[in-house]
Order: sequence, then structure tokens, then C-alpha cells
Amino acid sequence: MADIDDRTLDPTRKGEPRGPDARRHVRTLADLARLAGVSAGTVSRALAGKTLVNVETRDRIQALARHHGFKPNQMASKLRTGRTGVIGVVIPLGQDRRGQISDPLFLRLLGHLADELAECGYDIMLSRAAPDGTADWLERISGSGMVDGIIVIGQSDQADVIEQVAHAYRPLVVWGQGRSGQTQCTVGTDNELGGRIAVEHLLASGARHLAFLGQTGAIEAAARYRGAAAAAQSAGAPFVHLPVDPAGEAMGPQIDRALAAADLPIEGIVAASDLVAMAALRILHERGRAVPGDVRIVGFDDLPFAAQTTPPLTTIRQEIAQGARALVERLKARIEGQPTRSLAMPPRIVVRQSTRS
Amino acid sequence: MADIDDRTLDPTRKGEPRGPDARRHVRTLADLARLAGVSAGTVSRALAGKTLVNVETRDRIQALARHHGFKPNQMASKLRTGRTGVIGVVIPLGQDRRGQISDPLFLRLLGHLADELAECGYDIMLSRAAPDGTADWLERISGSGMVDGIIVIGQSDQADVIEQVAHAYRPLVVWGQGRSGQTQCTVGTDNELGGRIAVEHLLASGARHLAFLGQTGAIEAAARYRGAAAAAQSAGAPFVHLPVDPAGEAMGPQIDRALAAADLPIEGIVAASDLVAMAALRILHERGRAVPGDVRIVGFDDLPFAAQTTPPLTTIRQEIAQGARALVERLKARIEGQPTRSLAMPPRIVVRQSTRS
DNA sequence: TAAAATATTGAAAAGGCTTCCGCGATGCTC
DNA sequence: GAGCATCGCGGAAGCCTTTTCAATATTTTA
Repeated sequence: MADIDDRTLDPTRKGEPRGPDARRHVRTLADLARLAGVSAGTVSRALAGKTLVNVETRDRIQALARHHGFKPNQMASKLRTGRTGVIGVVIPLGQDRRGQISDPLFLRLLGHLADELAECGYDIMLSRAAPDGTADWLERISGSGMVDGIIVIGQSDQADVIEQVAHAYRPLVVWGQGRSGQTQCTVGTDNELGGRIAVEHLLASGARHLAFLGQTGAIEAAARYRGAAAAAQSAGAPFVHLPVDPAGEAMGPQIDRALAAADLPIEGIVAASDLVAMAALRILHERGRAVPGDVRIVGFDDLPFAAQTTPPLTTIRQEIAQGARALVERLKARIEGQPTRSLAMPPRIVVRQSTRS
Repeated sequence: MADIDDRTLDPTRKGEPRGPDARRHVRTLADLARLAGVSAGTVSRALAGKTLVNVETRDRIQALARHHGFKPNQMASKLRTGRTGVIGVVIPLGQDRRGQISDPLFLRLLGHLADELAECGYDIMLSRAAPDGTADWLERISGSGMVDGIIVIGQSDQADVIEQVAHAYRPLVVWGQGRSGQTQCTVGTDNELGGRIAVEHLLASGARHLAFLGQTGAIEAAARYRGAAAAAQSAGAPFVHLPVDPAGEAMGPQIDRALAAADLPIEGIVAASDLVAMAALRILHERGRAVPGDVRIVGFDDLPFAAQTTPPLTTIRQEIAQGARALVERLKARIEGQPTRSLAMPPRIVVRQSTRS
């Protein structure tokens, strides 16, 4: 560990943390009001840009505030108005993944949400919640007046808890697989359709003996599997499930074993995610099976790296930018008390070399 | 777009949003105090778990609060105590990347920060800031009493602005490349050392004609290049710079051109990031150049997919989990007014097949 | 020119919580 | 049994804004 020269401790600035030239006496509206020779109320109105103040006093006060680097205390403001301007974004951690937000898709969705919410003036309060069996992880956020609304990214295994909270707390939207008859408003990809599209594409490209690679514990992966299996069945194509753990180090050997265990020579693979597909590409290459020559592979998500695999990966693309927009739009509607409908976005297949012969 | 059945609009719950059985009269401490037959102060102490209240009244009040689903209003609490329990995490967007947090390393670091901060009871306020030439994007957050401290992820091209704010606002730490003589406290990888390690590894594995692949606009990438170039020079090995754009769609063709343009047969490549390295692997494979046989490649970051490329990628690993811990630890120290030192973590090379002959 | 309307501003009341201060009541010491 | 420390709790001040409400000052209208 190399230490870098650091002059953080400036002895001349020991007591009060004050600005460059001691103009930091201004901490509250009242301070600024005194300086401007008006009342606190007027300052408040002026800084809020209200028209009820004389234009020139307003400009004068704003200039003064800028000069002193004064920003009204947000906590007081939020308390008074009852509006926080903050949206809680919470990612429930399933019991399997311990203490680490790992899903790259969620992370990217978060990035898009940050854009969308910033666009309409909201700040984001991020919580990675470790469900503990009760609904407390969610109610801690919804019930404390900290946020104006909540976006839950991924239900994990907490769909029931979320549903329960959604009954009493309206400004709440969820990214994930929707279920019919639910109260909560979900936005997500139609995973079942995605699985079907993948299988149909494989069949059309000439593959007949198919496999689904990856675990189906998550509700989304299960839907993908269902769709794929249904499509294979209706085409009369053989279809097996090869479960491998997407997170662990051992994914390589697992895929290896799974492929070896299949008693048919697999010709087409639907992977539960791009990362699984990528690992499969590598394993197959190492075993000397050509892609797409011997085996074709379809991934899921279309993360940025999917275009850079060897060979580039055909994949079922989730439109997360669009999803983020839909989530925010619905949340805003719900905050205003309007009704919303859940949305299952149809995925789109992006065909690259891994299925092109 | 398929619509899912949604019973969100329950006509029986039109007016006040109240809980299942109308026990939602409890909105404030005073309400609960009335119910419990004590004063508001006592309720406050009881819910805070203070020892100044009788154990049995405390338990009684806590049970009552739980039963009514009451959580103290955070805004009021924060206003009163002056402590927000919130850390601002801000990612400045350089002018090049327009409106999208894209760097997967930053996103992963964010995940680790979420873990670390949750650990010590902090919430995260996430801001993706679009710098506008002034320091306002940062002061908006630091100056408004919204957060107890700030973590900046990646300086982008705002190092000077950050430095300026750091003079007046102490609870601020930065992820990124440190510079000597700075006031701000940075934690980051020693990128220069990383570049050097990569080149030394390539040289040791027998490659002599080397190239650095990727742009050096970002301060971190520039340091990697510097280290690599210095190591190559001191070994007397030929070294060229092939700039390609890491973000755009056109990276493939760019790499193609860059490799074709080099007048020497490149034997070893240091990539600016894993994603660039991955694209290079693909291009080389398509052109029939064997990795590691003809060319060896070293990536940078060690993102999860680096282990799954074909062949698996040797890469300079950034210890971001450790980095997140260091950031939070330093931030806590600074919040308490203690001095801190910047930290440049030595990276570690992870050797995989892409450099193993 | 008087009356009414408008434009600005000040004073003060929330908003919900935390915490200092102080008062009874209880337990202890000698 | 008197004096003293402790305990448990109620009362009230204060955190800093926003937003009425009312009061002046300025115009406009009749």
C-alpha cells in the first residue's frame, strides 16, 4: 500500500469548518435574511423562485445566496413540505447470494433508473435489503417518510412479501416477472416468450436436440425454461435441462459435466443468461465442439459483452432502458394516485454468429 | 406489450390510505404516546432503545409500535439530530459518455459500497451528476444537509472541481487515481504499477513486440499506459499504442484496423480494460491468429466474465471489494474529523490461458 | 379625492422528532 | 428515620423551512 502525499490536515483550519474567506456564517435562511435585510419568509420565497416577491429583491437574494454558497437545508424543507423528492430503489438479496449485488443486469438497470429519475428531479436512495423472513426490510423504507415512492428491482424470493406491502403502500413498482391476479405493478420482460423465441430460432437454424442450461430457481429463469420447453414440445424436439450454478467459480466444470451427462449429442443450447452462455462457449471450444457448427447457443439479456464473445453471441435482448422508463412513468402515476397497469415487454432476439452457420 | 391483470384500483380504499384494519391512526410519536399513556419523549427514548426508560415500558411501547406498523418520521428525526445517516455516492459523467452510467467496474464498486455502508447503518443517496463546468453538481449535494458524507466514484475529467470542493468539505473521499499534493482523499488502484506488471508478465512469457490497446483519455488508462510503456522501454522492447474506443459499437473494426496498421507482428497486448481485451480475443480469433500461441493478451479489472472468455483472460485484477472497504473506512474517519491518507492499492495479476503457452 | 384592489413583506404557526431540565418516587446508607 | 443518590418520566425548547394570515405600501378605479 503506497501512501500518497496528503495535506488534508490544514492547521489553519482547525475550528469551525468555514469557507475560503470566512463567509460561511450563513447556515440558515434566517442568517441570509439578516444579511439581506428581509425576513426569512421572503428569502424562502425568493430562493424558491416564487412570483410573490419583488423581482429585484428576488434576484438580489439569489445572488447573495450564490455568493455565500448557501443551500437551504433539505431535511427541514422535506419535513415541512412532506415531499422528499427521493425514490427508494431496493434490491432484495435472495438467501442464496449472500451480501453482494451481483447480477450485472440489475446493476445496468440501476444505471438507467438513475438517468430517468434524475431527469424528473428525483434523487435515489439505494438499499440492498437482506430479507429476514418478515416484511420489515421493505416497510423500513416505505413507512418512515424517507421516500416518495419505491422501485424494487427483482423480486428474488420475496414476491409474497412485496405483494403484501403493495396492498397498503401504493407508490411502489417492481421490476420482474408479473403474475396474474397481483396487486403490485410490475414491469419486466416476457421471459416465457423469450424462451420460446430462443427455441424457435434454434429449431429454424437446424438444431433439434436442445438443452436449457442454467438453474431455474429464480422466477424469471423458470419462466424462460417453461417457454423454451413448451416450444420444444410442440415441435416434438428432444429437450433436456442442464442445471448449473451461474454464480460460483465451479460453473466451468459444472457445464462440462452437464454436457457430458446428456446422452444425446446436444445441437442447440438455450442459456439462462449471457454469462452462462459465455461459459458454455468456452467449454465447448475447449472440448473441440464447434460453435455454431456442432452446437448453436442462444444467451439471454444482451449485456454489452455478448457482442464480444468468440463467436459473438445470439441472445434474447431485454430492453432495460425502455423498462426503466416504464418503471419511472408508472411510479409517477401511482404517486399521483392514478391507476397503472403492469407491463410484460416482449423480448427481441439479436442474432449473431453463435447460431449462424 | 401484454397487459397483465391488475386489481390495483380497489374502490373500497379510495380515501385515506389506511392499513388493513384501520389501525393507521398512528402517524406520529404523539399518537403512539397517547395510546401508550406516556409522553412523546418517552416513546422516542423507548423506540431508540435508550436505557433511560424502564425496561418493561420500553418493551410495551416497542410492541405497540410494531403492532401499529409505526416508524418514526425520518425527516423530522434527521432535522433534529443533524445527522442524516445517508452517504451520497456520486458518479460524475464525463462529457464523452452522455447520460449513462456504463462502466461495469463502477457499477460493481457501487454494489460493494452498498454492502459496506449498509453494514455500518448508512443509507446511500445515489446521484449521477452531469458536470456543467461549475462545481455546482457536487455542492448541490454537499451543501444542502442531505448527506453526512460523499463518495465520488471516478473523477472523470472533474478532478479539479473535486479538489476545490474538498478544500471546504471534509467528509469526502474519491475512488480513482491519486495525484501527489492533493487535498482530497483518494482510494484506487496503482494503475501505473498494473501496466508495468502486465508488460513484465508478457515479456517473461516470451513476447517482445508489445502494444497497448485502448484510449488513454481517462486518467486511469493513461497511468496504465505510462506504466506499460516505461516497463517496455526499460527492457528495450518495441511498444506501440493502438487507440480504440471502448464504448462504441465500432470497437471491433477499430481493433481490426489498429492491429492491421501496426507494422510489426504484435506478440503481446496490454488492454486498457477487460472488455477491450475480450474484443481483441474475438478479432484475433476471426483473423486466425492464435491466443496465446501467436499473441498473448492481458486485460485489466478482472470482471467476472474475464474467467469465461475463450481462452480465459489473464488480467490485472483491481481489488474493488477491498477498495470499497477502504473508502468507507476513510470516510467514517473523516466524518469524525480524523485525518486520512490516500491509498493506491497494488494490483495483482491473475494468470489464465490468454498468456499461457 | 376617497375607496377598493393589488403588490410586497413580516410575523408566526406548524411539521415530527430528540434531548435537556427538573420533579416525584423509590432505594440506599449510616 | 433523615439525607442522598438513582430511576423513570413529563414538559418544553429547538432543529430549519414553508406557508398561511395579516399588515403595510402602492396603484387603480369610481
